[in-house]
Amino acid sequence: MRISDKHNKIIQAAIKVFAQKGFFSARISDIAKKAKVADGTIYLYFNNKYDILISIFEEEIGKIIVEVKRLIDQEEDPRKMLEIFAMEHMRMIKDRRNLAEVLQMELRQSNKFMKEYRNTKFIEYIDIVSMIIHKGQKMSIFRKDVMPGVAKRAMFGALDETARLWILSPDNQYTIEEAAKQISMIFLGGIEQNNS
Amino acid sequence: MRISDKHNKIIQAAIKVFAQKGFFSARISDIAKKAKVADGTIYLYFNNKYDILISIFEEEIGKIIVEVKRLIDQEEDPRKMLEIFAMEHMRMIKDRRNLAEVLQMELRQSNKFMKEYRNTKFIEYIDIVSMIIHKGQKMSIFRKDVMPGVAKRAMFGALDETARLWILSPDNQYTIEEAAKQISMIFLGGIEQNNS
Amino acid sequence: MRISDKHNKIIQAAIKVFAQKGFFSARISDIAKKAKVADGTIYLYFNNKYDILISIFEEEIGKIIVEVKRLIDQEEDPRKMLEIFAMEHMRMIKDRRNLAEVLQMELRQSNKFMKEYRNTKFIEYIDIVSMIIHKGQKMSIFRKDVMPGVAKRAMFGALDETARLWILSPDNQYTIEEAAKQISMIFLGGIEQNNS
Amino acid sequence: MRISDKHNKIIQAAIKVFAQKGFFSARISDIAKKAKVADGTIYLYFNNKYDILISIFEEEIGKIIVEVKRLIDQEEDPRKMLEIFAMEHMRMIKDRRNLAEVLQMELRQSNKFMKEYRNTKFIEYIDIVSMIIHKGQKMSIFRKDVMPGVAKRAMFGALDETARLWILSPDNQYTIEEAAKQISMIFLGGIEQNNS
DNA sequence: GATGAATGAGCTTTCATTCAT
DNA sequence: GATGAATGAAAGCTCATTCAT
Repeated sequence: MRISDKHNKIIQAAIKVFAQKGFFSARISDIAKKAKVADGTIYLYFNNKYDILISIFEEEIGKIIVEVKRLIDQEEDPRKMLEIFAMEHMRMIKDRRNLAEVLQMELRQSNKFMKEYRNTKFIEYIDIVSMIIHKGQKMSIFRKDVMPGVAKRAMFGALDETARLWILSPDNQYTIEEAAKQISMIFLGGIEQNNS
Repeated sequence: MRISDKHNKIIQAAIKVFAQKGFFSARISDIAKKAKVADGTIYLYFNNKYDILISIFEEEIGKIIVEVKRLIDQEEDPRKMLEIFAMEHMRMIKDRRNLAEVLQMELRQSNKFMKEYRNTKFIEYIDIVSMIIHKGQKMSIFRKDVMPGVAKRAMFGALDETARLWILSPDNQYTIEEAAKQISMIFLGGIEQNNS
Repeated sequence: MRISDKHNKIIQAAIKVFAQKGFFSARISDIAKKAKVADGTIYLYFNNKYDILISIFEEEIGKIIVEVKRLIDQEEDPRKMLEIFAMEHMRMIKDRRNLAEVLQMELRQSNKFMKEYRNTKFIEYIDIVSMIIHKGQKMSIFRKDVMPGVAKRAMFGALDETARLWILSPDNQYTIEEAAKQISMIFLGGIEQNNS
Repeated sequence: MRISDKHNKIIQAAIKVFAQKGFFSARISDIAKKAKVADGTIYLYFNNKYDILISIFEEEIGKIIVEVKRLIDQEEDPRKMLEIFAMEHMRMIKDRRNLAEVLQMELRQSNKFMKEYRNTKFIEYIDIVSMIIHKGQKMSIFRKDVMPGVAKRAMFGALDETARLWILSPDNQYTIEEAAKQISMIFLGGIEQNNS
């Protein structure tokens, strides 16, 4: 048995339930039912309800980081890298909609009830962007007066907010891939060195 | 006594408590204590806990919209208008930090427990951006291939996420005004018509 | 102003509200609204919610007793007297339906939450029946082996339960006057001296 | 453990508490304490407080109906059957005093807060009387002009009210069995065919 | 006397967590 | 390891009663 079959079954069930009801309104018994285990069993794998949420952050974002980094590392051009990041982020949201909802929602909540929890995985994820920008600046492709610390957040925020609203009303006039392209286009236009 | 002193006292207390604990963890008695009224008094002015949250959205965002629109209407140049929007949004967050936290957090939560509630005020607010972009496109200042519906969300998301993280770690290397400038610079660079 | 206009207005409003909702579910504010006075005004005339109920018993039953006694005293024949009692009881219930509902319901409830309250008015009322029977026994019209203490309760119970169900489903196959006749017929048949 | 020990323990505790305090004044915690379970446990077996009351009606009256019918079915003579009904009703009240109090009280209350609840069990119970009378009329033992629908209610009301007052003041001058005899004597005298 | 806004005690119900089996 | 019945703390909300105006 891998890291335990049940551990994963519970995580996957929790993602669905949290996405549907939100963390606070989700009941342990909902998760247990969806995971087809007894309520008590959950406490053999997690300390408490919060612990499930944190585990979702840690483990699932971890997998995404690895995948995104792998794709980006195959590129040399920072412009392409930024495009890939945008596209992959959006695709992930499309493919793993429930997970995306949990991350988006609870990311904002979490710091309220888990003051102590520093979301290092999330930081690691958006730092991919600042590294790309940094690299572009070194290569004199991106403007030097762009602050990578601001730009990474702006980029992530732009993608995430667009995705959030796309999720809420899926009857949209644009596909999520189009949105990704638009956003990377705007950002690249804004940060590229003007060599004229 | 103005049109209900108490109504406003409760709203202001709720903003503080929601900001500190989050909506779900906030107790009515916390709000009552902070507003210096009895628990029951709250129910003379609001139907229930959710109603307080919704009132915060409606009333407080309403005031901000009016103010931002007033400032923007004094300008003619869409570029300046976008700069003003970015700066005012950030200043509002700086000045009304607690309110900003509530809006940011619960904006993401709300659709989970208030499915029926359509946040028209919020839509009205970000539509300010799409109107600016539309205007700039008409005046051939902004690129025609930028989709206003995507750009408004991207712009808002960029500002909001940057602000969110600035709030969380106020020991930042940049001021919030600098962040506002960076973001409007990037966006303007990305959407301006290239007349070369 | 008589025993106070307001006192009576509140009593009449309370009868309606108690009849509709029952004592516990009735709110003071309901009564105040129906009586067109302020909530606080009620406490100028009554000590508390229970006190209103007790006052209904005392005052309203008091009036009925006086009336029933007056009618009965015009008769000499105990058989007729019993018939009058049955008919008047039923007519009262028909005419003062709300009052009847309150008396019936709360009579059974009251001893639970007002242990100390001895419902002397009610006792006085049903003692009318035992006095009639006693009189009939003295006149050798009614059987001597009938216990007046049992018969009075049986008679009252028979009338009251029949009336209660008649109120609940007014689409009955008999009028309340027919029911009164049936019951006095049965009782008279059962207690009359057999002179054969 | 039989088909849920706890379900029955809670019912029995609730009968005692409702009898003592009345439905509205009874607190869930009172019932829980008397049943020696936690407050929350009650909600594993019942949906809410009303549901406990309804269950008492359904289950406990159900048992009584079965027993009374069994005894009556052993008789042929409608006169005897009526006597048995009266006696058994009174004995039940004596033996299960708390249950009797709950049934009597809440029977009158219930229609106020549970409009939707049709007390079919109770109807079934008093219909035993109308069936007896009907049978007696067919056999030309009882008078044809007696309306079974009125007589059943009158009979039940007479028994129930006499029992109610007997419960309230147990220092009575008659036993409950004597009362039963008196009442069946009066009724039989009143409804028997006069063959003289 | 009259008002009705304000009070705060009190109670039903929920649900994360435990633990005997 | 797995179960799920049982626990009991916790909190939203109601409403009888008070009292400043």
